[in-house]
Amino acid sequence: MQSKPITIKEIARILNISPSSVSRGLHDHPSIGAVTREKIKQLAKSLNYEPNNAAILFQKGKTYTIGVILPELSEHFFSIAISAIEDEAIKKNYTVIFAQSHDNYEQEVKLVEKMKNQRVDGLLVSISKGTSKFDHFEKLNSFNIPVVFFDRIPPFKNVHYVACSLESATIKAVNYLLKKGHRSIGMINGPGTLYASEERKEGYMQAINFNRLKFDPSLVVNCDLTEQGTIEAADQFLNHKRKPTAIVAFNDYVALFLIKYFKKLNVINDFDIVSYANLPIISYLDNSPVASVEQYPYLQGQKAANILLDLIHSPNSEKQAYYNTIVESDLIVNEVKE
Amino acid sequence: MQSKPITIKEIARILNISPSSVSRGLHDHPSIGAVTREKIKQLAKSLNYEPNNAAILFQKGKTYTIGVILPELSEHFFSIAISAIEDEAIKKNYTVIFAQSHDNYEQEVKLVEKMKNQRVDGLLVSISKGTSKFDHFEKLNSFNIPVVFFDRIPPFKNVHYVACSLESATIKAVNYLLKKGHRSIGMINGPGTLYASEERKEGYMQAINFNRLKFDPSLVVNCDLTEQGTIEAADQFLNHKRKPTAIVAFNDYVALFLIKYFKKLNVINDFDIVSYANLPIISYLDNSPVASVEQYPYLQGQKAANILLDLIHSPNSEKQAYYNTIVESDLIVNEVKE
DNA sequence: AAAAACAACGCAAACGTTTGATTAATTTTG
DNA sequence: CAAAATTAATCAAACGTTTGCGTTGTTTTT
Repeated sequence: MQSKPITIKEIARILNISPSSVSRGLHDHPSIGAVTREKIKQLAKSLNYEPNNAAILFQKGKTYTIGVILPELSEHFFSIAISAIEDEAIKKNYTVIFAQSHDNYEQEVKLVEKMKNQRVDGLLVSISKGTSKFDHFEKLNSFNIPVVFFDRIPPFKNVHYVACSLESATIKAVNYLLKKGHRSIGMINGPGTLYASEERKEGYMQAINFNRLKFDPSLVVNCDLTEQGTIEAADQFLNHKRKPTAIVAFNDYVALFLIKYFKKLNVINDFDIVSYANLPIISYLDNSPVASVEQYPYLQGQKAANILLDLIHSPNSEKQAYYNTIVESDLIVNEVKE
Repeated sequence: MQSKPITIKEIARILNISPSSVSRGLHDHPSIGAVTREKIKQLAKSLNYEPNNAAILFQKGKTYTIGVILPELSEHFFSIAISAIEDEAIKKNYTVIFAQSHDNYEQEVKLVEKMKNQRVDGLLVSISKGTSKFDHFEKLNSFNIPVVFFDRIPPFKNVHYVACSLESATIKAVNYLLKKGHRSIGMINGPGTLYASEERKEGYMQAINFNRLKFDPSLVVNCDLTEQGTIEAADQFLNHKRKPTAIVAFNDYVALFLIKYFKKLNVINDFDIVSYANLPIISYLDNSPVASVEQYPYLQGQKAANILLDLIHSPNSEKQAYYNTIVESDLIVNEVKE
């Protein structure tokens, strides 16, 4: 029942010419005469000829495929980012394959391996939380598979990456709160091991110092990002001798837990909260954060994809420099609470 | 600089045996002796041999790849679903490639074409809003590429699909509201052209009839699902001679608009709202819907993927019957508003 | 009129792997 | 001990496309 796909050979047989001529004809090769070329193209069209991609890929050693490895596709940030990546890829006629590390280092290693076996032309990676070794990526160098990291990037510069500066974002956030008159600002930070935590803390300190205030370490508390952890952090602030009037939350989930808890304690109006935008509808909350750091996932995905495609198309010799792209993040101020 | 990948040929040359023996040795073919087999495997391992996937795919005419076409990856529902699909695929050693139709019919047609060219082994599709013709999928039959639709499915049974019964879900929702004592229940439905709208309306009517109430068509209003459209629909209810005390919203976005509007008018407490769960954190709202229809995107993705893999592995002869799988949806009741 | 240039196409190899058919060597069987 | 069966490996073709090189004729140049 199934019609065997039409091949170049088949077309050649029918036209009584050689397969090579058919191939050349379809590609507008100059050494094929105009009449023959048209005959070839017409027949190909009428037979619904479709090039066998697998054969081409095999022959050329290129797959026109880029791989994406990220922690969790269902996280809003990543779903936007990969959506952008696909949009860019399809413009350049590339295909996207992806896989999730589920924030597991071993899984990530396996996936890199798998992507290499799939012979992707390039790889986009947002590393898992558990990743602190990076050998699995270095392997790819010898196979000439370029890698661009995005958002969750390794803590060194000799790789290509696209990311937000959480440091400058945090500066903006803290500055905003200071300008609103707050003098004691708490920060619920993530685990100390995370690079993202460092950046936030650094930004916090810079903003404080820049405004000639004195930095109080006890106002920056680490947190495991769970609801319970958030509550404990909140309690520290509530009992603080200089009780903060504003809080910078590590992300929207933390902000959510925090708001819930403060509402339960009926102290929600004592605080201005600033968060980092992971969730689309957080602004619909009644007591939503007064401002949010927008990290532009679509833009990040877009840039990362374009850089990767650039690298794929540039000859090896030109690959000395590293793309270290910082996407500026913005502080989005929500409508004023009435 | 780049080390040419090790091939079977290379191994054969070193070991002074034929490539076919190497291939068979690596696959534990019985006609290769134990000693030779081990020698082959050892050398392969020590040389870091990786099979050239492109070559295998080409040779076998199988790609071990399944394609996914969906409207918008950034929609929460789909990001969960595809996340499940990938999880299932990777278990069976398949790779996922995907593309977004952006709810555009022409784009969808192109993508189906592209997937066919990529020679995917099977295709999972959630159709775009604009799709009312389905020829582009029938083509795939002749190429023996199975298709499983999920969530957004065509309105006929002679295809494989996995979906929620929005009808029964709506029955549950309306029943719940009736049991709570509501006697006038409004429904903000989607555009009349959508199959999903039909199902909702059908469920609504069934529940009403089943409870021996009389169906008032003016209580079911169509809506373009925008904020403005929602407001207009809401106005109809507010001015209705039998002003409803409960409203079934087409989805969480509509619910969100509705809640916002009702809060502005200060009538939010006059209504119980039920919605369909698209958004994760809607329950964090102060005036969140009293209940939500959970459509289990992860489960749907999982089932769809498994059905597709089944179809891929079953010989053509066995493909008479169609998988029509209904995932039961549940009504999730939120904590009582205090 | 011979030499050079060109146009239009065919030949054949190559990409890496798999697999049906064969062969050669060894072992088992009646 | 010859015939049959088993074991272990090889050969060669095949998958579809691309591409360097070679081969024809035909046309242009000197």
